[in-house]
Amino acid sequence: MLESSLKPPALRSAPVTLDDVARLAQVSAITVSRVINRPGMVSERTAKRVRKAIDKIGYVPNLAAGSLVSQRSRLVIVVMPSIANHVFVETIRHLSQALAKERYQLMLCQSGYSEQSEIELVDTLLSRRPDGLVLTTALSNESARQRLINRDLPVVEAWELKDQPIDAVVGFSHAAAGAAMAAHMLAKGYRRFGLVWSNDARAASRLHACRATLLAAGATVLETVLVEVPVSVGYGRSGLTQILDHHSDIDAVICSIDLLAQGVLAEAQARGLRVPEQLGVMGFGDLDFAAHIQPPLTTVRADGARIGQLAAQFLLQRIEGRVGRGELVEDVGFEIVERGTA
Amino acid sequence: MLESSLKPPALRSAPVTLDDVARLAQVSAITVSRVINRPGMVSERTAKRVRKAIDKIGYVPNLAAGSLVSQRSRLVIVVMPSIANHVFVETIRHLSQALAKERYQLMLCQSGYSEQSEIELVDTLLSRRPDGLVLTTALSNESARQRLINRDLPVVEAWELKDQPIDAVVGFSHAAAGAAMAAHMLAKGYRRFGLVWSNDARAASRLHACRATLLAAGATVLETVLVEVPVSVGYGRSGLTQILDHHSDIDAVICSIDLLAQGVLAEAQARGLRVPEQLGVMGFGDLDFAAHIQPPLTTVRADGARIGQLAAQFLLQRIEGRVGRGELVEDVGFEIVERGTA
DNA sequence: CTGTTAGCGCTTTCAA
DNA sequence: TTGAAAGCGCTAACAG
Repeated sequence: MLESSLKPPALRSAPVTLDDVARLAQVSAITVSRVINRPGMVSERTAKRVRKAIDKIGYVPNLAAGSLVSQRSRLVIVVMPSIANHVFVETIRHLSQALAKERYQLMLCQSGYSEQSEIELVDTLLSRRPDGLVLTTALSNESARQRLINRDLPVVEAWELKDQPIDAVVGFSHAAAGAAMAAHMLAKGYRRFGLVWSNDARAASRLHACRATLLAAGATVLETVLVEVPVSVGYGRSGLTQILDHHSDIDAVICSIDLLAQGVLAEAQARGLRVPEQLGVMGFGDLDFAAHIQPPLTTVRADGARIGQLAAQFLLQRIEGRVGRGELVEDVGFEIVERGTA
Repeated sequence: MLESSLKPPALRSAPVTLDDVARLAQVSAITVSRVINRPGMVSERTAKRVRKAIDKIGYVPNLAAGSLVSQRSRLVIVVMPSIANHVFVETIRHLSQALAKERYQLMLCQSGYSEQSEIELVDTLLSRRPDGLVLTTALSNESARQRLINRDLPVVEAWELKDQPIDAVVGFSHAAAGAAMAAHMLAKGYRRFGLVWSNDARAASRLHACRATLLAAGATVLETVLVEVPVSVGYGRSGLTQILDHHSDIDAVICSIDLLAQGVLAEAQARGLRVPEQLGVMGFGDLDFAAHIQPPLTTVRADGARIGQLAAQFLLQRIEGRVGRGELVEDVGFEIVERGTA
């Protein structure tokens, strides 16, 4: 029996169950369950005895079993492109704190590195039977979206307002943001633009509106460099290099994200270009460092904390059935933060 | 019946089960299960019929039910202080990819913002019955550690080598890293130090070794500024300000992390201090921007990708029972990256 | 290759 | 305030 020398995972350890606690405390299983989940329903005397038993044998509830019968997992899954994506940090933080208060647990998933299709992703998520979903990354596949709608699962799409939301939405118009970026640069007098942009769907909405606004005002877009996600500072540097190789006469660079702007600034500095006089630079996101680099970065800020709080609030309302699907929509707006680079 | 007008979450939608698929495909439930989990065991003809039925009614397995009976959740929980902590990005990415290949799903948890105790945190994690745990943040509470050991749950502690690991470990000695940082600065001729440091346990190991090495060499540590986590660039700026207020004669600042060093650099630049001549600066982590700021930052690099790959490998070996608890230890080391700031 | 039976650990429902 | 019975959706173990 060679096989039996391999300890199968199932036998890892003698699992302590609710029944073990019940036996020890001399009550029925359901009473133990109530001590844990509805403390008010049990007399203090019994409850104390049960708690003592729980501590003594180190019982930890099995949520898989509980979810199976109660049809509530107390699990909320959050999908983000990658944890490297700093704009979502405050959103996730507030979301997580607000949900924890209501005893929901967050499961963070990165969608960006996986090769699976959106449908596979959605199925993977659904297989855990979450009570709700927060998507910080848009689902482009229609049948993936439909799968969520069919289940009537509470979903909050965060960071971007959409015309046909799956369910609740909290964010702002990326097209409006892109247009506002262009308008700011135009107002500052820049006319000959290079664009360094992340190659992802949401950034694309900003890009199109930004370009359109620039062109409509009679300005020129000499080159648009698309860089792969996840982006890094290095891409910003090489982006500017590439643009200058072809067009030494640009007077401004607009970037899809502050990280790229930081790279552009570094390269400009290395080449001795004066910012903002010879070259205007604008980013997006108002990341932590933006105010501290030299010159401080002109950028766009959205209130990530508020998005997180509202996302939590919306999700709870939907989970508790207080509002119907698609009834919750909030535009949190954004603001241009003018600093030293444009 | 006012209550009944509130749609209870349980009735959200008619859930499709394995039995529904079985009925439609005219096979038994277990055959459907096998098509999904052990495709090799079913004839292609039957499998095809089953797959068609699955697609037709949009069946998604309920992992809670499966886990309950199989005692395997195919879930790995990763604990990190906060997703803002950039040093872990590559580790999580590689971990996630390697585990996904073996059909394990990652659940990312942030420990840093929660007010719950370590014991509560561990219980929360255990209640999901993960097949394994990856801790990028050290558990200081002994009974929290003991709880994991008692269950014989596969655990990998990542990013720091420990004397008494819970189970497997992959990382490097933070004390050695701290000492190496000090040694580098001493070799560069700096003697009067200010330290700007994150107030967390792991950084503390580096701090103690760094200070000890500095002092042993006869150098002076004029001030140590401890800043709260999560750290930001701004703390680096105010840290340098605070040190200079008391000690205008420092000649170097060592930071617990590149973000703080970036702030120190920004403040030094604002004050017209020449780096590295008048002020040497050293960071830790070799974050994305480190090579691109001006002057490029001298720092310490650990191979986060390798840590992630090894963590995945170790975890899988432990889950499959191929090795026992505590048998897997790997020191991945670190390296000093000398650039322009010291 | 396919099916039958039993039961994972818990909470719902109903009754006392 | 407590308990008994039933069963959530699935897979292990065995049988055919």
